Amino acid sequence: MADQHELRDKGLRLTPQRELVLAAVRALEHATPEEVAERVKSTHPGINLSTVYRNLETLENVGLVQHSHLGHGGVRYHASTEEIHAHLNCESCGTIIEVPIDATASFTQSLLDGYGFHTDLAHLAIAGRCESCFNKP
Amino acid sequence: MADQHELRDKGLRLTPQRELVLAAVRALEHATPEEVAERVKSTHPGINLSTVYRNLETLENVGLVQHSHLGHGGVRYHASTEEIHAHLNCESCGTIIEVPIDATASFTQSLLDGYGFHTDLAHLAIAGRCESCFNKP
DNA sequence: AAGTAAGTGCAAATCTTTCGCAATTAGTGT
DNA sequence: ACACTAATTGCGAAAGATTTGCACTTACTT
Ligand SMILES: [Mn+2]
Ligand SMILES: [Mn+2]
Ligand SMILES: [Zn+2]
Ligand SMILES: [Zn+2]
Repeated sequence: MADQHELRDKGLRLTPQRELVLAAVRALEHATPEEVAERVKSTHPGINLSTVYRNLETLENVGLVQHSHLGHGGVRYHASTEEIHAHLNCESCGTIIEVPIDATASFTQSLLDGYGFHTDLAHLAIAGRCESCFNKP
Repeated sequence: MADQHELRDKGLRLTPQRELVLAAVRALEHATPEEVAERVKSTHPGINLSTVYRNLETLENVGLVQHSHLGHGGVRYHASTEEIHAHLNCESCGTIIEVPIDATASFTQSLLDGYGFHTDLAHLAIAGRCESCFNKP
């Protein structure tokens, strides 16, 4: 069972496209499918955008990558190996601040206590204003 | 200055379409543009979807409605008169739990203290699992 | 080495939101 | 009541993002 490659271990075929998509997600952090495709093309120019989409979905199904929504809804992918973190997204300048999940623990605990809700703060960003944007017109 | 109608008070022309869009947002709560259009059509079948989009934007510009992102990023509109609240969105069953903003105050304060970030919890939903979905396969 | 199902490329289809433009209409002033 | 002007609307087309059908290719199995 324990194969020799992480993709095969998950029951997936090992294709150059798939490996490159996974590598790109890992290298880029918070990348859109478009950005992943762009990156893969530097090594494998022929890759098709739909292949990127399909592989992102496949990799997410086996738990190697995850998506989240920053800004106003666009999808972005990151590797599952990254530390879990929440995203603070400034609505003025677009800056993303990463917040370790520990810093959110008491909040998520209060949602559990108050509403029985098991929070996944990684999936959607938290909107607002960064310090410098807040101190402007 | 103080006109006789809330739309005119905001400097907007009073059209049947605009009134109906505002009424639909108020009636529906968390409605997509598509759902707003659907509702308006029951009274005003001829309304065009682009008119709905344009009016939602206009109404948002003058502060009568606001949008937020529930689920996986889709836009939804609600009336500004509703109490400000955060949304907990169950990723399994789609349920939306509304949380009064007071219940989130200590969390947003901690983001301000720790990151200088002025949080707007109403804009994006918080993802997770509701109690009953959590207690399932 | 051959067979099979998974994966890929390509083009077309969807879906959602935006845009240009000519026709209509609300608000203003006679 | 009538005319004027700019805002608003309807419509069709465009744009951007993601999905799909299908024939061809390729990774893995035997
Ligand atoms: Mn938004
Ligand atoms: Mn999502
Ligand atoms: Zn900012
Ligand atoms: Zn649920």
